Amino acid sequence: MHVDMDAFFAAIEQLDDPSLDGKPVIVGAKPGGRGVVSTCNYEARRFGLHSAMPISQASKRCPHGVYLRPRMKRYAAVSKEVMAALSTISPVVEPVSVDEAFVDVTGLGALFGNPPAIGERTKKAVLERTGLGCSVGIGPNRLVAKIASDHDKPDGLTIVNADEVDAFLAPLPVSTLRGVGRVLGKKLAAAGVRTVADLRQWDRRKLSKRFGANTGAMLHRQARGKGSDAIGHREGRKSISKETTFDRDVSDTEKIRETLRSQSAKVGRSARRKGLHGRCIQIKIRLKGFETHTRSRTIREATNGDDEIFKTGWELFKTSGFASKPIRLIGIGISDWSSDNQLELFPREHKKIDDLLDTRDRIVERFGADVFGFKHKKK
DNA sequence: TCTGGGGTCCTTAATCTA
DNA sequence: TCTGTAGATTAAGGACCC
Repeated sequence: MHVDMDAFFAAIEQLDDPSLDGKPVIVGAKPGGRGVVSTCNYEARRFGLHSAMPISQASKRCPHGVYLRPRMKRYAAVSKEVMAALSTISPVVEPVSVDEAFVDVTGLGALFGNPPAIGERTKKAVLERTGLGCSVGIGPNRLVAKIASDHDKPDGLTIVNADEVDAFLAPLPVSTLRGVGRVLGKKLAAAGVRTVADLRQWDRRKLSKRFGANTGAMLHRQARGKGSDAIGHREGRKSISKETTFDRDVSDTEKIRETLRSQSAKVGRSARRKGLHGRCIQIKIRLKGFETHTRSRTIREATNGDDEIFKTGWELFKTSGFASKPIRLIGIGISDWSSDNQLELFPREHKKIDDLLDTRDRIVERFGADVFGFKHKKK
């Protein structure tokens, strides 16, 4: 089962301020500035607004809307409540982002009834706990469940049984599939592929030849509704970064330096809080016309210190060849965690291993190494 | 025309190295 | 010891997702 909150950020703002009821609510960049719509409610969507639309366009189409900056901490707190509500349905909940999650409901029939009953129960649990609506999709695997939850928004519930998968997917545009965005969508259109049914006409070899081996295999699998049904833990994050788009392009090098310094401090603090030390420092530079470049360096000793992150980033910027141009965006990030920290990425597993080793030691202490049937060597 | 911020993953090319 | 190469690693760019 895939659960997707409806207009999550905007819905929370309406929850917290009932006077917004019935008005178009847009969460995102400041109107008049540079930025995009993050989320808007359905009243705003009636004016053609949607996520990722430039805020300048949005405020033209919907000048009387209520424009709010995101309050991520609040959304994260509500997200926790949503996940807690889902945990009352099944112990196996895998959050995908702040506003969606996969839930393993395999074998829950005896407890809750058929899939529609499970879906209704889930929606009720979320609504009662948070006051928010969501859309739910249930299918034989993650791919189908995710597409199903998106099929009837908002407040939808779509069940796709295994024998219905082909018919369900066939009429959908290929852009519904994961990994098919603007670029691949255009290539597919050029090949005459608009719907999943069109895609299904192509065999794997033909797809691989035209779109590359990986992309071809991916398209072939998805067109047939095949996907993983494993739901569980996600690995820790692989990078931490901060970036800033200036209201107007910046030529003052000192201002770039200051920005990089404060970003480095934020990245460092975030890494330290998670106990991570990274070896690769990367900066991102965006110029006029959205021209974007990155520079990265792998350092000898993993770090999470503000100064070292900044120092490396500033070096990269100065030697980038773009330092004298007007800068639209500057950003810095860290990745490539040192292996010591790999264990910290999996705290539960780490603890389990430690517990097992402790248990083994106690057994050996009491009964001698021979109980294991082999000569015990010191850990 | 205008395009945020936080991410992940893939591709390619150049080097390094077992 | 020399040589050729498969496989890592590093770096840069880009597509895509929420």
